[in-house]
Amino acid sequence: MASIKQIAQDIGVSAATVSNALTGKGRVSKDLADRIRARADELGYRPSSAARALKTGQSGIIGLVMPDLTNPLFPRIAQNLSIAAEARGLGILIADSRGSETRQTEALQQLVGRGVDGVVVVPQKGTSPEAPGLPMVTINTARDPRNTVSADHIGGGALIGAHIRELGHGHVVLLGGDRVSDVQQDRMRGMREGLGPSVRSETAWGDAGLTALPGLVGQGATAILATSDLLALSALSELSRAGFSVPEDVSLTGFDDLPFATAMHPALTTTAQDVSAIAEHALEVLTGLIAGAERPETGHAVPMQLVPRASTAAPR
Amino acid sequence: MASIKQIAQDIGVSAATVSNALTGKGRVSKDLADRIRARADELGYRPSSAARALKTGQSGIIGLVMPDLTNPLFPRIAQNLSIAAEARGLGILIADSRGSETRQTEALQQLVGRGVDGVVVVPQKGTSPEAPGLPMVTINTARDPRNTVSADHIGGGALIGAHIRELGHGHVVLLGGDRVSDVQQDRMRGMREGLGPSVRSETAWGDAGLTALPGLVGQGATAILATSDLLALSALSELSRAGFSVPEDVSLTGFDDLPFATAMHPALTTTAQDVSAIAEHALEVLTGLIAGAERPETGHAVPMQLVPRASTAAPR
DNA sequence: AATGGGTAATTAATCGTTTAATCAACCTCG
DNA sequence: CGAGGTTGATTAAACGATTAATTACCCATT
Repeated sequence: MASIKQIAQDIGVSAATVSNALTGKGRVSKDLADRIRARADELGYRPSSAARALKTGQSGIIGLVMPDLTNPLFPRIAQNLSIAAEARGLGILIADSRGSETRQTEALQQLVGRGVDGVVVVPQKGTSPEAPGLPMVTINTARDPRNTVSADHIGGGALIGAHIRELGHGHVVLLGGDRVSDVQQDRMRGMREGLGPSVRSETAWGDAGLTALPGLVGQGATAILATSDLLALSALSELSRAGFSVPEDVSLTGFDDLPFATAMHPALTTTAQDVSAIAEHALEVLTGLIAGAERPETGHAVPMQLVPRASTAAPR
Repeated sequence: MASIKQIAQDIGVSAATVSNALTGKGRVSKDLADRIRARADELGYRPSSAARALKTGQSGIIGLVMPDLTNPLFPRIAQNLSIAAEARGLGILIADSRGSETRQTEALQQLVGRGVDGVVVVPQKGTSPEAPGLPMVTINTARDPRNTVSADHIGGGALIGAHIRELGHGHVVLLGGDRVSDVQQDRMRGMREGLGPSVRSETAWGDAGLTALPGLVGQGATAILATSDLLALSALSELSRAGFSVPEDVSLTGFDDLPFATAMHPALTTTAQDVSAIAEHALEVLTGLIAGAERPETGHAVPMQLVPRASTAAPR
């Protein structure tokens, strides 16, 4: 309600002076500036973001496009991004690309229309969206050439793989949910690296893979390495249904350390992303781009951390 | 980049005419309007939301304040709200109140400062925030006098309770996570209603309640009714650690039907919220308030739905 | 031919803020 | 004492859209 003009009238100065006093930019005497600030507080003055955006061409708002808002990682990304954004005086506008690639570009367009200064995109599996003329950072995985920052999924996989190898396992199953996902591909690749050449590994995908699990364990596999915690939970269910117990008969690992990982029995060995560092870096690069900096030509990988819990043990 | 003025020059008319043609408000000849629209398309014209917001006083953006963005329900609320908002040409700006009540008011202030037209608030447990002069709807539960719309947690509890009673259970444990939560209180109340006077029920809270579970089952309880799915998963772990199997020895229910409910073994009997209907109603009321309508004096409860799965059975 | 009604367009003001350019004092120094 | 420098404030234009008021024109009616 209260505008700069209002304050100017009350104090008896020009609007420009009020603006200068409040933003600290021009030259205003200390005394007058104090009086202006005091009056502004009294009136509960808030600068109109619309007017400021119009004049400066910067909205102070960045867009967040997620492949699917119900993605279990979304809350943590959103929260950490929101914290990082707030520290920079930015707001976050969300847009859901709801699984479809066309919706993804629509969402991007929509954000542009709302005048965001830049966007953070977590791309749809296997796509790399563009927003011509708009500063944009991508959170995906090393495999994506456009990737700006992400968890080191390969390194995380390697941690899991090494952990399993060190426990003495010699025959394991890599369980993935979706072949199209770059992230899952990288996780698998990392796991193979970590397991090394001495460990025999085979790959299983999706529901079919899930139901094949008991058979594979019967054939001698002693560990199941899933590319996500949810998949690991499903695997656990499948295994216990078939009469195998974890970790006695077979070890099990997940990925991402979702909230339910500790609520499971046994608690799930998994790897955790430093989402806060990812968000921080993403916003750092984005604000740089907005300020006119060059795009770093190579993506940044934030190390993952192994979280050993009760679901892994030496094979018997 | 392209402005109304640009288009006006290109075609050789005044800016006002372009505005009229594009918004369809004033009087413009069909022919000219077509030419203007064509040129606008060519230039990829997008109205400046800042300018429009400044002039009209409406930003077309609503704020969403959540108690904790990592709340497992957040993704679904965010997604459905985002869909409902988009259908109305609105955008959603998120703010996290990160567990603290002061952060909650700060978040609200911040949104106001960004010029949102209204806010949707999911309040911190046990608080009811205010935003003077700003249209606001609250998603909480019937117990909250300020509640605008929410799932019918009491009714949902009653469904669970009745389901358990009909299976023939006579002694059950109600397991809650946090006494302060209005939502959990209402769920418990509903469960008691559904169980009726003939079923003996006792109440357990938090971690202490969780560890007490095996003992209570030993004393004859044949069902555990948790106020959330995550709690139910923890309960399942606790029970299987103690050698009880679900649902043979004891039945188990959750609340909310989170993604992992079907991945558990046994799959969890729970109740589902119609988040889409809640989001729709919230936005309906909010746009009404923004347009100057009266606040409905009573909150709206959206029915919950029982999702019977394998974790409940008749006691033996 | 004058009046009036309808249509199509223009003018001009406005929203609230920022910012470059300008101006008025006052001070200092040779 | 006048030139130049510093300080503290004002003026005025601009950002891009909306909108009420106005003008210009054409056509039909009396």
